[in-house]
Amino acid sequence: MTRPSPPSGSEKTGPDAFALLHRGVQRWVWERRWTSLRPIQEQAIRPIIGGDTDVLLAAATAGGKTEAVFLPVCSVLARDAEHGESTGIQAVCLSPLKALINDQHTRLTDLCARIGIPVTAWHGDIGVIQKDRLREEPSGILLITPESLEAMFVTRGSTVARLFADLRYIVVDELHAFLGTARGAQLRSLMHRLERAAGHRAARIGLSATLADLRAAAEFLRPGEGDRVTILEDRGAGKQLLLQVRGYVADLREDAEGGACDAATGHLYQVVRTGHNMVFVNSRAEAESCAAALSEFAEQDRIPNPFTPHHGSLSAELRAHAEQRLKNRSAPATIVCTATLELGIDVGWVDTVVQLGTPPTVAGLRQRLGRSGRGSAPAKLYVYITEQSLPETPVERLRLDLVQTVAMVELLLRRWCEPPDLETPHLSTLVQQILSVLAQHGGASALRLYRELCADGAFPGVDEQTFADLLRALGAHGIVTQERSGLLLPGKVGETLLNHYSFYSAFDTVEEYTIATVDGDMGTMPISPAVDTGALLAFGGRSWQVVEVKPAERRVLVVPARGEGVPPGFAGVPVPVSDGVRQHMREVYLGTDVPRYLDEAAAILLEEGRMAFREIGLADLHVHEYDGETLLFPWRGDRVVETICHLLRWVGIKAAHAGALVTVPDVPPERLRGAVSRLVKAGPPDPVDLAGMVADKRRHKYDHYLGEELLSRSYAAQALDVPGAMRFLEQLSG
DNA sequence: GACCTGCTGCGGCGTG
Repeated sequence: MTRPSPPSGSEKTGPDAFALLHRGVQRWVWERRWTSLRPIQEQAIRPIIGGDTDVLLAAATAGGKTEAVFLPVCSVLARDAEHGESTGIQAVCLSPLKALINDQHTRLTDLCARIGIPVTAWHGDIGVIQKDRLREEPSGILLITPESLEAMFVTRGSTVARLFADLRYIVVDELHAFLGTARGAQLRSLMHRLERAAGHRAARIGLSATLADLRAAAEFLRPGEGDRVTILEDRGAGKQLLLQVRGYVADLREDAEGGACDAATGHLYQVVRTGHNMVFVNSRAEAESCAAALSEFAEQDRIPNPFTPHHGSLSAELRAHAEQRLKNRSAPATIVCTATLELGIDVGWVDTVVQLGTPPTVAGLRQRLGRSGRGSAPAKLYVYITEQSLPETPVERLRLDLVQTVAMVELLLRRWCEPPDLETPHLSTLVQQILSVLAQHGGASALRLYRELCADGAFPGVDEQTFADLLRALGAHGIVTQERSGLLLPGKVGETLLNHYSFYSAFDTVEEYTIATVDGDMGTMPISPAVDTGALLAFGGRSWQVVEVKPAERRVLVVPARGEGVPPGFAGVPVPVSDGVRQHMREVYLGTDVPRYLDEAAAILLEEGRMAFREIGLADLHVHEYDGETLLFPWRGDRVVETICHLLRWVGIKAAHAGALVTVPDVPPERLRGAVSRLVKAGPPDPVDLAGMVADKRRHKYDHYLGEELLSRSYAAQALDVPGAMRFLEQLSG
């Protein structure tokens, strides 16, 4: 047998990067019959094998990132094993999804078995036998969720130092999914605590989708030293994109009778009835109703139904089944999904990606688009936007959804995406981490807590004074208690929190009913709004009748039914629209060119929106009176719009946030201008004072233990943008 | 209108 020649090197890395890999790893590559490594895989070898720098690796989904990291990591581990140097877990890979851990475990097992490195998958669905095995003989690679690692610190804190004594690498998969979130703050703290327990630094390696600001992501990966992180980016070969935004009109007013989406659905059905496709929708209810509507078309056509819904309230089994149908190439399959399938769960390439309605974020749209375009085939994306027929109000005439979509597509084409908020300290998550460290060590002094959590940068921006205030608030709520010696311990309430498994996650969820059939559980639905016996539900792509509601057991029993069901009333909070998108919307209104990717109807809608924009006079003014209300158009992100509302309430004006605009009832523009002028003259209130006026400031899991003062400070930092709001109000008054 | 993610230890019961 002739071996393929080793993959050749690029100029950047030198010809011998491949030669640095362990021969067992090289052999594995040859056996795969890879003719060459991808550029990013080759570039990653030297810095990762060196082990003395952190690395951020950015490439599109399925860009070979996993191998880019683990070929060199495994090479180092294999060499250690040969020299008999390892006595613990040497690489931890933190991943946001159990499904990703399972995927990765399968992919790594073969390579690692070849070179004798154990790989352990560890999350809530993994049995205790595998976990015990690793605890007894810690070595190799550990694939784990942040929550499971948190549990390890809490329940077996005294063993952590031994398990990770030889830690060399901390890998974070899908790093972008953590940026600017509570879970991200937890992850960062866990990385820091791992290194402290090990007694030395580990090389941190982040895997990410291509992002607008990789330096910011690097700073997240290694706080305070982001500029020393090695950044490797594979922007792809500039894959060709076939894109169409399609416009539709329908009566969307609340009392209107459907018929609306039928025209769009009819076209959609023709696009996705064959092949393998993904239809992204913006809510779980829509995933159900859209899958049902498409299925009805299939039934009329007498073809096997290729449509399956996929969202976070469906059971893991139903979701896995839907993913399997999409992966299976022998029959057409189209999945109708929410953001569940944005991350890198392996479903293979799809022919066409569809976005139904305005995309929630540009970053998400890019991720969704990345699912399409097998090999050298172009990526194909359809966006469907439905606007109000016979528009009357300014909001309807402005065609805001279509214009927002155009703005977002333009920004996508310019490679822009929403910057995550990485500056604001997450006090709710700090509460969790304080309790976790106390459990880990069996108590700690305030100084030790501060050093372990804040001083070295896992919670940048929390100064000693703030930390002391926080500890006092936690003492007042029974979260922590202090002994005479000064030693801090979990308090009564803190113990209760620690003793329940829900403690391990940094994010909060509400209690739900389980939807149960005789064949097993299908998923979950909210307890409120209440559901009655006899109701017809649309769930998992089928209709069901509720036969019994058992509130005590939190279960709803259903049986298959005929007829059209209604999706459960899923609750949710809106995804905020960022500043960049709203500012660009204004540019789109002011522009005159009609993008070629708009179909005829969408082009007409854009023209109508621009005409309304001019007629209302929004090119120069940001204020308009309609039907007894004064409307403000800041063209700024939701955070600024919300702050404008708070500032107006501050001076006694009732203002409401309605999407892109602020509505002020019963105050004519002139009076509003007068009030705004006085506010501008007097100067803005302190953001913390302004936050103090807000009724419900709780946004995160442990916010209600912060106390009023810290909660206001936290809210002011996270939810308000007073300078941004003042800039608009100054414009308005001047 | 309105996403997503995660989870331990132990007691009780049935079976071989």
